[in-house]
Amino acid sequence: MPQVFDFKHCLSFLTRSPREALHVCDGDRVVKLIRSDSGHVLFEVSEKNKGALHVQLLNSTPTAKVRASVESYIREWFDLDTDITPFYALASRDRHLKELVKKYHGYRIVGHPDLFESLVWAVIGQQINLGFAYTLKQRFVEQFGERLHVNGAAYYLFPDPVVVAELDPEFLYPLQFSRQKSKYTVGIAQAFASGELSKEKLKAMSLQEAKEMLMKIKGIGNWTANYALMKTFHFPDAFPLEDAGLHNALKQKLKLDRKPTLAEVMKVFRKYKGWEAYATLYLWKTI
DNA sequence: CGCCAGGTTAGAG
DNA sequence: CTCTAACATGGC
Repeated sequence: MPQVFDFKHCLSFLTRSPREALHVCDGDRVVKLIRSDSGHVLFEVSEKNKGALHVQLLNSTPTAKVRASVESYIREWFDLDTDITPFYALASRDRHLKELVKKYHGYRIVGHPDLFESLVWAVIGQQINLGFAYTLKQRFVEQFGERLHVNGAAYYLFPDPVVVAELDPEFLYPLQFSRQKSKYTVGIAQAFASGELSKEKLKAMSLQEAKEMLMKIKGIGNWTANYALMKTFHFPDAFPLEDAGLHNALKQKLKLDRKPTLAEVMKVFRKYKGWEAYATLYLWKTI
């Protein structure tokens, strides 16, 4: 466990929507279903002592192999392998972020280890409010994702791209996906199904290369690509420059009576070169 | 009712 | 290259 980690801040992010379909928060714990080489694994994460996570497997024999895959999932999920102290050094000298990093000390990128999920979630969230985005995701997951019942509760996996690739985009209209989003979602799934796109491929690339590869796909622009690179690969310099939430946070921080221009956004971010993703993450906390 | 939401694309100028 | 309409719908 890294020195600088606060589970409670991450948990509070995980509970931000009552319509979240991909994990269940219950007080101080979160329960999640994942796919592993040894089948579906349902696990619970809580905090034992401050900074020490406690993991319990709920549906499978805790073999060494299963334990290892759950641990590696959690390390990715909470971005535990990134040393964020250089970011804090920059932020503590910046009047705009100084208080934020103090208040949310130990908060990390709560990511999406599943790249397909990351991209589709970003597409769903384009140009609509977050509440409605969660409604769309819930419908999509409940209709097309695998489900596991344990002790009367239902847990879902994010839909498999192989399944989604076979859908006619029209099947998504009843979920209230726009025509554009329906087409993009199926198109992204097809890129995975055909092997054109995969997490392994992007993992080997630089930020710039990965971004270019993603942006060749219809529906993935600069914002979506950076969002996914931040959430799935934890590129600390991924920067969703066009993000409306970020703009609103800066409007408040800079005491503007309008949204900042892109130039003004970039000016604030000049001092966070290499840490744009974390600066964005903390600014999102203000809205 | 009007405007903005964790934007992107195609098409026009 | 830059500018704009269209996209669907919820929340304030």
